[in-house]
Amino acid sequence: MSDNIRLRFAPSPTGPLHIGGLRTALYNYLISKKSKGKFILRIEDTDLKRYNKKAEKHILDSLKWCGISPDESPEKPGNYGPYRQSERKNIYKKFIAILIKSGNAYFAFDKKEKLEEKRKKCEKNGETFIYNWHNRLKFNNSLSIRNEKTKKLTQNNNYVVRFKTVHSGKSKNMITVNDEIRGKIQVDLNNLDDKIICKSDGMPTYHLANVVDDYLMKITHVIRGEEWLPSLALHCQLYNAFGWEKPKFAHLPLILKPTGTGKLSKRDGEKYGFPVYPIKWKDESKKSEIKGFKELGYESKALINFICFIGWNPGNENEILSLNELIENFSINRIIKSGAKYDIEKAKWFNQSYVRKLPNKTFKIILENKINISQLNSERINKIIELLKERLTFKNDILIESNNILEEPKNLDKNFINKEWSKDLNNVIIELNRYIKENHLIKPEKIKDYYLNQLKNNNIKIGIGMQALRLCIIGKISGPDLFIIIEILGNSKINKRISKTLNKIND
RNA sequence: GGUCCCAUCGUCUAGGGGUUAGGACACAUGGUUUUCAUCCAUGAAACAGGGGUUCGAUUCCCCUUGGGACUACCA
Repeated sequence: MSDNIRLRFAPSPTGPLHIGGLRTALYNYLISKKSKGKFILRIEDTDLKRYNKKAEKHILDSLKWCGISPDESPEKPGNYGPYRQSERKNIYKKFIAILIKSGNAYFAFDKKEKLEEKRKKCEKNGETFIYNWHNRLKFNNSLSIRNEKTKKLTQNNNYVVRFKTVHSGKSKNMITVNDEIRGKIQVDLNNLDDKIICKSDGMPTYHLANVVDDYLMKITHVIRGEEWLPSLALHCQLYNAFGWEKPKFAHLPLILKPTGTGKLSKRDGEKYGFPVYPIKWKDESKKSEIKGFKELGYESKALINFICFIGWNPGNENEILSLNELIENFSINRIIKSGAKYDIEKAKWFNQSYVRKLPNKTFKIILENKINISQLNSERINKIIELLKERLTFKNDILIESNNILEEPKNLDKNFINKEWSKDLNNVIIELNRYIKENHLIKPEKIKDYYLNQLKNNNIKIGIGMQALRLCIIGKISGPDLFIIIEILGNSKINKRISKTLNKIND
């Protein structure tokens, strides 16, 4: 039976995939994999005007980077294709005709502009504009106009098809729809619009295409964003009109702005400087490229772990879970109902945990690509990596950290020099430099012993002495273990650096 | 305006008729380290308000308030 479990992610390629969409995809993926079912990617490109070719690629590439691979998709068709709605136009036509024939839908001829005017007028008067049973006969449509005239009008191909909501004649017509996360929801059918299901360009709207495809593709669970909850009743009515069994529905809580109120928008990322896309996005209309999690150095595994926990948790105190562990632990009934604010700090924390688990080889490749480390043998490279690994939030930070060590200091901490530098201190360092030069094969441990001893003899605080020496070698008074740095750089380099720094200070 | 959804520390959340309301991030303090980071320990920090139901409510119900979504020939 579990073979029959089928879930889909059905994005609209009008813009880049953001983390909200990614989370929807992830949850669908997780449930399908947990029940050993199938995960389908369907491209909902029924809006010809807003279609963006780059967006579809962005969605595909993002999912790929995150390791969420569909079992069926436009690229990998299964038995239920095509998987792009623009290629399914004729299928929808057939089902729209069925609804018209059964009296569940009708042709409507009023121009969009005219209806908009009416809507505005109603709003002005504080009224609610609905196009449904209570006023549909007042508009131009195949219910209000005689048959011959209707035929003529439809021949012009200048019509839309509207779904005819049922009207019981009672003042209220309550039905119950079910959401797996929220439970039973009561809706008054009398308030439902006669929604357009077929546009004048012949393309279906989301509502129709979505329902038809979910049925045809044998989708068992519809997991989507909360913004779809208000149209759930309509979708249920469509299933009823066709006489189809409904899938299970779950509407995910929204991801909200980190500060203030409102749902997270694509602009927030630019405004606050945090990523909202998995991978970079460059729109033709905009010159600048927006960096994604990938470009900012996040691990895809960390991203997945992070977004999975916005709105879900396993019920125990484990937080670091691999994709396989998420599959194992995931369940629909532990999804949260309320919206969650997006907190990038937590994402950084997740990333840090994943960066630590990265093998040294990964860092070695980063270093090899960006800086010249040919003069270092692999043992030394490994030492650098081990030294710096636990200090990193992002794996690419190792470049900055290692540059601080490998490159001669450019700027010296002036504040420290002005405050703490003394003649005695100066002399002790000169003395140390000579000692290293004379014993150029000496081990860092011995250098440490010698230096600490000298500090003691000259009544210089160890802390100050260490900071001073560090300043001579890397220009800063804080950083990783100094004597490991000495070991990595080698005594002759240390000699050079100390001399140079002393010259600068004493100039 | 109408319809629907939601409400526990600053943030993500656990819990659920009787709990010292638990954890994580962030924050603060202390310890470790020569320093920073790490690591360890500790601390501060929450049941939106008002009514019910009940012996007892943060938990169940109602109202208020607040937040959100939808209200397109967009999805």
